[in-house]
Amino acid sequence: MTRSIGAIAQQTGLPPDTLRYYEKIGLLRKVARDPGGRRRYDDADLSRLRFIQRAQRCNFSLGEIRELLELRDRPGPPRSEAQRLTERKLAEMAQQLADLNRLHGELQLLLNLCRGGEEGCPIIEGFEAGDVERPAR
Amino acid sequence: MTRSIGAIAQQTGLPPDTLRYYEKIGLLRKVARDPGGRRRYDDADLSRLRFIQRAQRCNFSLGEIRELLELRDRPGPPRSEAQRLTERKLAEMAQQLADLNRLHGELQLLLNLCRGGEEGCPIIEGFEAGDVERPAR
DNA sequence: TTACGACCTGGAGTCAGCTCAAGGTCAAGG
DNA sequence: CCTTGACCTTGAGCTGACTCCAGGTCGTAA
Repeated sequence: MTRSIGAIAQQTGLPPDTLRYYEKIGLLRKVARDPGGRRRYDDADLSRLRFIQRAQRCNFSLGEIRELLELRDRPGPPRSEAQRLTERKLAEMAQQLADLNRLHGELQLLLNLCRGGEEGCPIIEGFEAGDVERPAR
Repeated sequence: MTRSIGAIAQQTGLPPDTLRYYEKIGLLRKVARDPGGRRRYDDADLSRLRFIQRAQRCNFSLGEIRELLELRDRPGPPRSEAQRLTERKLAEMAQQLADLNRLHGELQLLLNLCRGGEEGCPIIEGFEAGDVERPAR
């Protein structure tokens, strides 16, 4: 059973333009066509799209997702490669979390000072004075 | 005391192109020129640039920083506006933190499964099966 | 037959935040 | 006088992930 681009757009929530875009950049390799040249998506395509959507929700970029899809396509257990990618992504996210956490704390501090009354504006002054530290980057 | 664009680039770590860019988009309003037309940065410019850099490290976009700078420029305590901006940013960051945390947990789970031996690849399969949840977004 | 809606293509535009390239000017040093 | 190096301007290019547009085609229905 195959579906038109419109039907797939409905099912996935991805606009037709995005579906064509995914195909163009090779995430979806050549989708089958009907005699009139319109795209017909089969179950494998749908499954691939679902995969893309889930991986994207886990903060993988389209480039990384392409790598994962290649692993998925290759026969045999891809295991270690996928692990490597995931470990890298986890490390990245841990770093982001740490940075974000620290910044959040600093900003919260500034805001609390600000609410504490007194003169001036600790937020503005904080950025002027430099008591806000730089990230590890 | 004023400095050339090269000197300011040294002091701030921002490349000359970026300094000219900041001026172009109005973060730095017209920088003074010498008789030959070259930019001369004064202490106020430097302080402004430091402000920009610190706010940027706190995840404010250049657009938001422009708002903060306008507040800073206006006489009188800007307080409540800066508070509002900061509260919004804090809320945004809290949301990002929550999302990132959840994703990190899910990915870690997948990776642990993966290291546990057995058949197949839980990472790949996780994205296929859909046990990874969607963000609140 | 004609209209309509869904689809097709290629290519351009969007956002942020730079970054670079080409071609011109200017001041100081040898 | 000539070269070098820092600077100037305008305008284009980059990344990622779309998003939109114009103009053309296809299939079905009235």
